[in-house]
Amino acid sequence: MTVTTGGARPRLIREINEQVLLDHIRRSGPISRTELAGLTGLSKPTVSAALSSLERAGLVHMTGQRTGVPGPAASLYEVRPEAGFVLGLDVGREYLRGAIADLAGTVRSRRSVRTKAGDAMARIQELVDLSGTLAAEAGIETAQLTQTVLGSPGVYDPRLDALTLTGRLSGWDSPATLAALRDRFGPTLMIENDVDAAAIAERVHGHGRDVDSFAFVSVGTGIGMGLVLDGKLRHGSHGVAGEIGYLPFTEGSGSDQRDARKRGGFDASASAAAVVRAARRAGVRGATTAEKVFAAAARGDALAAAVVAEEALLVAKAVCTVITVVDPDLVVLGGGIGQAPGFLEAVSKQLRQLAPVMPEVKASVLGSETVVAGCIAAGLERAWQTLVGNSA
Amino acid sequence: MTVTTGGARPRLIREINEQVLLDHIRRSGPISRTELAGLTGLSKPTVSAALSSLERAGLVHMTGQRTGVPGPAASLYEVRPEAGFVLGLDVGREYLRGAIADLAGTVRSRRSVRTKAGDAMARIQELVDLSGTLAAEAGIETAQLTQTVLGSPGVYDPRLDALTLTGRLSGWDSPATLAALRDRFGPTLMIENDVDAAAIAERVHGHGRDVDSFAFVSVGTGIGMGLVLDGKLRHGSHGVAGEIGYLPFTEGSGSDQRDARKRGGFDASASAAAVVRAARRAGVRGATTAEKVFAAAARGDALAAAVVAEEALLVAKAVCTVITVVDPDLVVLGGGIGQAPGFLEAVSKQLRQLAPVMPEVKASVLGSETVVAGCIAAGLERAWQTLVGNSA
DNA sequence: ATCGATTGGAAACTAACTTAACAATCACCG
DNA sequence: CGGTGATTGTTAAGTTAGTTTCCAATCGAT
Repeated sequence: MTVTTGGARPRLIREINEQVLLDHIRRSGPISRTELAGLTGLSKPTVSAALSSLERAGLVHMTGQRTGVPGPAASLYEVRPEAGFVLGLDVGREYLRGAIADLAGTVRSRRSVRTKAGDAMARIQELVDLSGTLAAEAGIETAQLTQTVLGSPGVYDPRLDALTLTGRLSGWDSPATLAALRDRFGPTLMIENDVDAAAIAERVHGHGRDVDSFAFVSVGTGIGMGLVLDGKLRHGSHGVAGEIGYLPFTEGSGSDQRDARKRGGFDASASAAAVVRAARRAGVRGATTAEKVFAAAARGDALAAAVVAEEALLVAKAVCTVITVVDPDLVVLGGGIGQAPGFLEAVSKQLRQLAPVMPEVKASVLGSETVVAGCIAAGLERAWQTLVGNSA
Repeated sequence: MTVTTGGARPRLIREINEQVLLDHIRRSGPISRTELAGLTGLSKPTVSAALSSLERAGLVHMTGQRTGVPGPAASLYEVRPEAGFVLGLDVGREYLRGAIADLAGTVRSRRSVRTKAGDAMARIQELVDLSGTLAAEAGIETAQLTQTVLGSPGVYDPRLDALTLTGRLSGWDSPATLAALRDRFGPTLMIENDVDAAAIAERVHGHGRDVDSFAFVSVGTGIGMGLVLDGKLRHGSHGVAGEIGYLPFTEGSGSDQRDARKRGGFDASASAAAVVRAARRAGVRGATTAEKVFAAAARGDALAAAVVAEEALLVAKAVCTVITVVDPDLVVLGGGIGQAPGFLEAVSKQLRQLAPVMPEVKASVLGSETVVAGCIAAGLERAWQTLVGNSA
């Protein structure tokens, strides 16, 4: 399966160079022609030519002069923020969150609302309303959105063109939902698994910045993983890469058979609900939420601490599984349980007993806006690709 | 982690085109300039120019004329087989196997010997002897070897520059072994995990030919996996990607605690030795080898059948694990147990109960020469890269 | 006020590909 | 058995891109 594309024509070289220049401009902010020439190794005339081509296409613009050094003031170029806008949406069970960013990555509006929707169609309407509000606050028309990315539970299967395994979001897996989303948000809509979106955020803003491959393991209400291999998010052939809720672990004391069928064995054994079940079975008092169980353990409740230790062992087994299969540079723990104080250490300790090698293991430092941030990041990447492709 | 290379110069385009042409020539065998122009979309003069460049570099040559159609006889070009030679070696506990192939992929010599070596150094000497014999039979000097690939148990960790987890091959993990191998085989030596090599063979010659991503799961004396994602073998950050022997499964009835520590929990539960242990515990008569247990099950021995069913469940769990983590297009079962009659069906049946999606699952059809074939294939790929890189 | 560094662009040259035209060749057919 | 048409590969001219070299204009510093 080696890539045997057609041959390369001179045109290709221009496209590559414009892409490379754009990448540098995005990363370095306002930058002069001469600096770009130095960074890329291209000659000044070439940089100038490519830059005017990009300027004609509306992707960059001159933004000022830099003086202070001998010689003429250098013209500084930067990405033209208004060249496009990206909408990121995060649909959860309780909250809808969203943000609009310009192509420079600056967030123009951000908003988070509690959902009241009972069914999928109502939820979609709420998303549409949220988008409208966000666009108004950002001062743009929805038609100006170059890319819309929806972070959602469940996976998008490219073979079946369907959303599946949407778990706790009732009615969300249904051809009608997908059709309605496409209808309302247009052809620029991209659907990304919510945990995958969080992994992208982690790659751009979090611990994943300086490694090539890492696994973002989210443990909370549900369990999932986003896998970045060689800098690229892996979706898998059916979109289920990272759905570690379906790991065939059934030994957890909190396991529930009905859950196991629907959301996978590991999810049933280790999600927040399973922690509560296990705590009750162990006789922990006031075990109404996973948070309280963790708090009790932190206070010194031995029964609760045992439940937490058991949970850490389960998560360590999952992480060990990931290591033996893909061996990432780094594992990032996220989600309500994954980011709980002390949990990282508990998991690391267990993991050292299990895994053939120890990767770096860190807890995520990103918060509730992670999924939206990841959607924005994914949208920006895609938007830049399409814009450069079209302009060239 | 976006790739921000330097800019592209005209030179690049030439390199790309020569690489593309070479790929087509390798795949299609003797082929004319005009056909190449059609396949690549390049113009005839360009193809001619690139071809003479490749010919000057000694990588291709004219091999004949094709006539029978109107017009002048078309000159056919093919890869010059003598442009380089690749040595593939497979070091196992009982056998050493090896082969030498020319750059066209034709095997010039092949040989397999029983090893008598007691320690690592003796084993290396046997490998050197085998290489000498193979070179003599192929009619070349060992100095003509462009690439040597050694398929070996254990993993090569690029960070530590060390061989580790060599399992059943005593003394093989030791800096001295690696140093001696490098000394004897020179700088062109590449070390590849044996199961990874088998996966490469599967990609080139077996079921992996027409998919982008697949997992080759080998179950036999030991347990391992080779993972091909987007056409590329994944080694992992520490080289342990695919070491599914270390999956944290401990429920198997054949599990042995000492084994679990050394070779991983899953290996201790599901390797051939574990099958024998489980069969004995179950009271199967004459259970001296895994093969006999499988044969007894095939004959209708209910106790043996139960052991086989348990083994199938364990393997199905491992495969399910792989699916939830990377979601490949295809899973290929290999190894003595993996390729046993009926085992594929047993695993598939269990897997349908566990996995969130079903990939294709097939049994390998390759035989004992698989690892050597994979080494040759890996070496050919590498050799072509270096040759093209140097010539350009 | 001059000097030296720096910027950006213009001119000339090189590398590669494309199109178009052409000479040479060969099967086929009347 | 010679003409016809298809096919091959080369040559020539033109296009796209990038590089090197040189130069005028500018600005801080001495």
